Amino acid sequence: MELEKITNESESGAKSVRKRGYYDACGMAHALDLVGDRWALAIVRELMLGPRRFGDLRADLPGLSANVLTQRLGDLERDLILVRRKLPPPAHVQVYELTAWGYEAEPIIQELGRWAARSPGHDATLPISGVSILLSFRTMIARDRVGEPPFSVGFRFGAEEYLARLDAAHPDRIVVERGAEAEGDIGFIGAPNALAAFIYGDVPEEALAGALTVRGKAGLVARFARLFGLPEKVRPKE
Amino acid sequence: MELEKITNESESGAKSVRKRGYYDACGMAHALDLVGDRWALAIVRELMLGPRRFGDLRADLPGLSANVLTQRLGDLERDLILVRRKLPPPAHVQVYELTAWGYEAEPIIQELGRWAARSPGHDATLPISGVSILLSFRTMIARDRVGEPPFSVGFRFGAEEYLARLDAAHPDRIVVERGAEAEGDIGFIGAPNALAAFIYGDVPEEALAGALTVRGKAGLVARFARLFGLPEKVRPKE
DNA sequence: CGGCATCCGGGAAGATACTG
DNA sequence: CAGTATCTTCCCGGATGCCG
Repeated sequence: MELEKITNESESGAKSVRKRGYYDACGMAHALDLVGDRWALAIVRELMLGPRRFGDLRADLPGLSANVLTQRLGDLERDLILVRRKLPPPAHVQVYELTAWGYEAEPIIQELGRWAARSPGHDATLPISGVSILLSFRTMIARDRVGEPPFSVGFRFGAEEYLARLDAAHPDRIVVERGAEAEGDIGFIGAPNALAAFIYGDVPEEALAGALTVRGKAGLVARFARLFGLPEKVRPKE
Repeated sequence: MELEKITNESESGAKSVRKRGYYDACGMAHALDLVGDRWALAIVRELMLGPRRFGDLRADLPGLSANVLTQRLGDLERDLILVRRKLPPPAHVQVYELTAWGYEAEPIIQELGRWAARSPGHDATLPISGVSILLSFRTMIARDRVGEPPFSVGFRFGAEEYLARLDAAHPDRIVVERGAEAEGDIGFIGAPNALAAFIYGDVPEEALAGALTVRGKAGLVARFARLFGLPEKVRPKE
């Protein structure tokens, strides 16, 4: 939410006015004051796997215009959810990075996703970003089925690379970092949507030829794919 | 989100257009299409402890105007998050009630609240509804400290009554139902804000005389109050 | 190109008044 | 009490342009 101060010079004093806040002590209401504006939570989502640049965010959030992105980044920075950082030379580009508290918003995103996956209106064939599909793995993984031994999975979506490590001994069962796709015991290269179709839509690998390349032992690929599933949809006449 | 169809009679055909959706397969994005509109999630929150009437919702959501409430209720009904029900005669008043899936949204509200409670901008002295404070108990309870034996706590906020049962053996540790305040082993009667000050603000009972009446054994009241606490705030220079 | 300001059109939210 | 109608305000999204 805005919560910006507006100087009101009708007299002598500058009166400050809060705009469109919920003005409610309920924690949920305050959360919406912080990330309830359109696109705000989607921006946090895109930063959830590490810092990114202005242009990266624009590219993965189609429909979000530059001026709104600028405004949201400013609001989120003011509210301590993210910080602007300048990478050291020679890169010296500006990136946006969640604060420790910003990263703590992941359960919000997970619960929203878990709940909405049951909606009859949820269409898994729509466009999806690389970060989103990886976060969905962290949400939807069957934690009790990870099994032994640990293994790693590489992902490459265009120029974006990730490496996920699956380990039944780790509390989250799955840890994702940027880069090092090639180090994975298995690997997926292609569009995030094709990966979603393969993992969640049970579309066979052959049907995705061209859109998705799968690398590594077939047994391990199958073991990975079996870890994920979508919940039952709500029936329209309940 | 709206997602309403708009007939566009510029020619002969009626073209339908979706408005302001995220158009994203990410579950979180779809969740925001469902409950991302202003006030939508707050309405769901107010229904989380059972069905309520139009006027009840208005009363507990100050700032929400009637036309917006009408629109949100319509959207939420269309999306199967709630249903309109007519109570049987002689009451035969209309109430709004969450569907089973609607009730499943509680973890979303809990995670939002848990996260926002750490915000430096969170002001627990703002107005709060009875439902909100009871939901906050369900969110913030220290589950490993409920202890034995089970007991029950009554609440009365004006004409609104609730009974909460605390039982270490129950998976949620705390179950809330409407009515029967007097059945509680202990009871709180007064404004939700005064209760919040007592439980979360550690304001002593005496300082709240007039705003909050506490009934029952002091030991049990203390045992109840010790179950709750707010998380550490984020420090502005992190 | 990245970041940000500005103008503008459309549409959602807010306030108020009105009706059954 | 439960909504509907109307008017206003302002947020969102697109386009353009400035500056580093």
